[in-house]
Amino acid sequence: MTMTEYQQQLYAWLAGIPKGRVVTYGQLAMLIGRPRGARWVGAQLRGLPPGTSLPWHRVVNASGRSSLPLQRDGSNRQLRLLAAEDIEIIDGRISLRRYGWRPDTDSAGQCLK
DNA sequence: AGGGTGGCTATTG
DNA sequence: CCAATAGCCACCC
Repeated sequence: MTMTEYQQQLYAWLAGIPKGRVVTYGQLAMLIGRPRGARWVGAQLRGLPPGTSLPWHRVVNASGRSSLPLQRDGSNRQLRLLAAEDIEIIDGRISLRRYGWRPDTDSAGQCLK
């Protein structure tokens, strides 16, 4: 398994995250078969080209928060994109219980509340 | 080849 | 709840 192949796997899973749901870095790492590669996943996302169609913003940290730096005006680009998908953000935090994507039981993107 | 560095995390206090 | 800590591992000098 080469690095580029892992990257392809990552992109594939990433592309499959339904609108309105989120996953964690660690979760993606698991899905592509690298249980301790959460940080690496983050590095990959950081490296995506600006105009990418991949939903990088649907990846948050294990606490349900954005790991991105704030912009000059104090807002967070990622959270804005998520809010635009009707994801509720309370105190900068997202409920993984409500919005977390579980590929096995939730492939259609349904909310199990 | 070696050391510092993250879009991380689980654990502990 | 938050903060510090200690693992982690590919990348990049």
